[in-house]
Amino acid sequence: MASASSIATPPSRTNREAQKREQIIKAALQVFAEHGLHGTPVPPIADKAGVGVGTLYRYFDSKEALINAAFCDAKQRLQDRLLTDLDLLNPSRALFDTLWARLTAFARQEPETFQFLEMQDHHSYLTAESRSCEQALLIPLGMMVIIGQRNGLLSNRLKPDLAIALFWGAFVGVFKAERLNYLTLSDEDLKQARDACWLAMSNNNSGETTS
Amino acid sequence: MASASSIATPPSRTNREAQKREQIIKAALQVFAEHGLHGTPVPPIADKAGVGVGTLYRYFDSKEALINAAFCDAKQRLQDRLLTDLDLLNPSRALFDTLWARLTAFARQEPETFQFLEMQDHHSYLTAESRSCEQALLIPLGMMVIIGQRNGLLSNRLKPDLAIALFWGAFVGVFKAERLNYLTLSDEDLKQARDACWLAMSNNNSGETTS
DNA sequence: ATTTACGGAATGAACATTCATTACTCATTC
DNA sequence: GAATGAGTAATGAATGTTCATTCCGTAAAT
Repeated sequence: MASASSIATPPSRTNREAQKREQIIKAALQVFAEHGLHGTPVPPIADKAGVGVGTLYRYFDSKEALINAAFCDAKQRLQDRLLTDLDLLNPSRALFDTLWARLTAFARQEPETFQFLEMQDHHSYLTAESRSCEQALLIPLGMMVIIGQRNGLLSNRLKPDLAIALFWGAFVGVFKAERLNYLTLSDEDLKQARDACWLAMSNNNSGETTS
Repeated sequence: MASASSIATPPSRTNREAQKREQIIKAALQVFAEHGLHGTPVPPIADKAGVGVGTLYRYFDSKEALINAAFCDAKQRLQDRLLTDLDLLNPSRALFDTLWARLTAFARQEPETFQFLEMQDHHSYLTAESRSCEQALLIPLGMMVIIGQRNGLLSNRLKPDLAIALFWGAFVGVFKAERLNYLTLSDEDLKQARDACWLAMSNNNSGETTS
């Protein structure tokens, strides 16, 4: 058998290509996250990926295509990490905690990816196909909320999309604050934030406001 | 007495200049909000402001200086609208509601300003002075939270900076979702969101998690 | 030996900024 | 109150720079 480094991938041509593609996407993600989409020239991306500019353009038709590829790749990775082996059809407090823990792990382990996904300036670049990547994550989450509301676990006062926006916004806000040094987050802080988010959405039996 | 249009401002030279400055800042804000900071060339800003490019450069040393001016101006306006005549030293549910209502009004009436302030790519451009504009809003809010916690009105489990980040993030998330068409917000929705945020931060007497 | 991949200098377009010119303002003069 | 012109503001074509993309000489793969 061959050396350890080649066990998994006897590098067929297409395989090596796919590998280099990922290399470039990964580099792009990091530089984009740091300098913004319009703000980063292509050459630094090629540098960081360890390839020439010409090579980069062999793998991606344009900067715009690269942005779209990076976006879908990132969204996909986030989706996988959040939803894999998760029983969305049986919402519970424990499920919520798992979701939070996974989200936290993602934001901690791939901060650039997380930041990249939350950047504003995507939407002028994204193709319709890329934009549909969003849905792949949003729909399952929405289902989870709806079921949770039916079960009486979550408050049914918030409409599902609104509940998700609140929750997601709060999470992003907390990590954005840490990134900008308004804040440092201990594990304890993250637990408190998680519980606060739960309180916002859960069916704590306080009376309806009848105003 | 002169005609009505000149009652308030007998346009002295300096006054007219200040007026034009504001014109440019306002235009810049709008174009920046739409296309991002790196993404907008200077000429379109001048166009929208109704001045020549050269003129713009008479009022601002550089694009960067214009960005900083626009940022401080926007932050200032937000701060004024949120805090004017607000008795921060006596937190209450009513005060929270007022704050939410003002924030909502701001996001509705000046959506570009709101969006501009939440854009990510500022921080590479901002001077130390501009960055300190943030503080002017954050410090009073922080005080309010601290007092609210002392009073037993707000949960003292969240540290103040974290509470603000959660609340602000949630608010931004909700309006971002609306802007990106994931959502439409009725007045009723906004009330629900407000109540949910309050639940997250308020001192609802649920037992401490002792895990 | 031929095809395919690579790299980075070369190209043209778009940009931020400047500057020579034109248009205005207004105190002064008649 | 009209005319003047010196000083000031406004302008947008011109400038140098930076960028996205291309292309060709070289290296690797088959």
